[in-house]
Amino acid sequence: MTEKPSQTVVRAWARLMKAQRSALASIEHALKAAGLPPLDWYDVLLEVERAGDNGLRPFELERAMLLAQYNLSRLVDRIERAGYVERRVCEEDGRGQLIVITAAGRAIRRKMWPVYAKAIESAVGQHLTGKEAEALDSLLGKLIEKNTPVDALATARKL
Amino acid sequence: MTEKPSQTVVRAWARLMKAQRSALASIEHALKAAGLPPLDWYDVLLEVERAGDNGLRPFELERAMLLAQYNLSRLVDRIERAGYVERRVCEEDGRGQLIVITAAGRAIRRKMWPVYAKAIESAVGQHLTGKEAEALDSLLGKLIEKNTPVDALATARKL
DNA sequence: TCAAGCTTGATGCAACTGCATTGACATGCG
DNA sequence: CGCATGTCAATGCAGTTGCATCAAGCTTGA
Repeated sequence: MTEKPSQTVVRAWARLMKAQRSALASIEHALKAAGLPPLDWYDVLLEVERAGDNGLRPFELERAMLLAQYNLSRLVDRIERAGYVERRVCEEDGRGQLIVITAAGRAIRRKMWPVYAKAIESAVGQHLTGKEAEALDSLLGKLIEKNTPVDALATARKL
Repeated sequence: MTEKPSQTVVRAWARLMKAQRSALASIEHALKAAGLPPLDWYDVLLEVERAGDNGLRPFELERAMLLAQYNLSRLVDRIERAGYVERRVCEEDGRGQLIVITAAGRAIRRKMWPVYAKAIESAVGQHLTGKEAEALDSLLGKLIEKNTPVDALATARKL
């Protein structure tokens, strides 16, 4: 089942690491330079905003973002302390909670977007034609599909 | 120059993050499960081994790996403490040093490779045909090319 | 109904990262 | 030469992550 990867696959892997690393660094850099919160905050805010007034359970967010449980817990702590989300008790499940975005949260997310978008364009868009972007998107999609994303994290708990 | 990214570019960006994250997690997981050092150690050892007996200057490694200076410095500390590399004084430049791999370093790198290779294959190779892998490799290459990789890190020092 | 086991989320602690700064040397220019 | 400036590498400190564990609530099943 799992044989040795070809040279090409190894190179693609290495480049996946590098491309992501440099793109991420440049985007974090752009956000910081603009005095805005880090990228993760954006993703949380976006998901939570999309979820509407009902909010979102942390474990849902955890899966959506491929983040370890303890990391998400503390990430939400920080965002909450900044006043961008609220934690509410969850009626249906006493263990759980609902994360809801605040007005300030919506505002900061909207403020982050232009900076973020510009950084994406210059880190990714600028280097690719439309067709190339589509091809890249589709190829990366294949990697994600079955790539037991949460598994590496989740299985760790089960062991 | 930097307009708004298209929807496709944004999706590709998001997937780049996700694909890398999940692939990295699964590989780190595999290494840990095998009782081996983390992935970064492998990359350092490989670069240093390739450099031969002359060793490699930290700043060269820094660029090769797209790592921040202080991070590399401490990564090397750890690897050195484990006995896998040595730091030697650099004759040509009194500020600098040369990092040289040890026998133990070579050994552990060789031991890591099969685990690493298998993990790469199952995280990347398995999901792609040969042609797809080539296409992905080439597209990612375009992102890396001009993507001022060190810049986001380096400019920070200059400001 | 109640114990056993699972899921959700938080937290203490150790390791790692980011930032700012420093120390030591190199280089270039008057 | 002698000073200003630049480069190489380390480090103190605060913030973040990973790991292990825990407490609380849900679910199942005898």
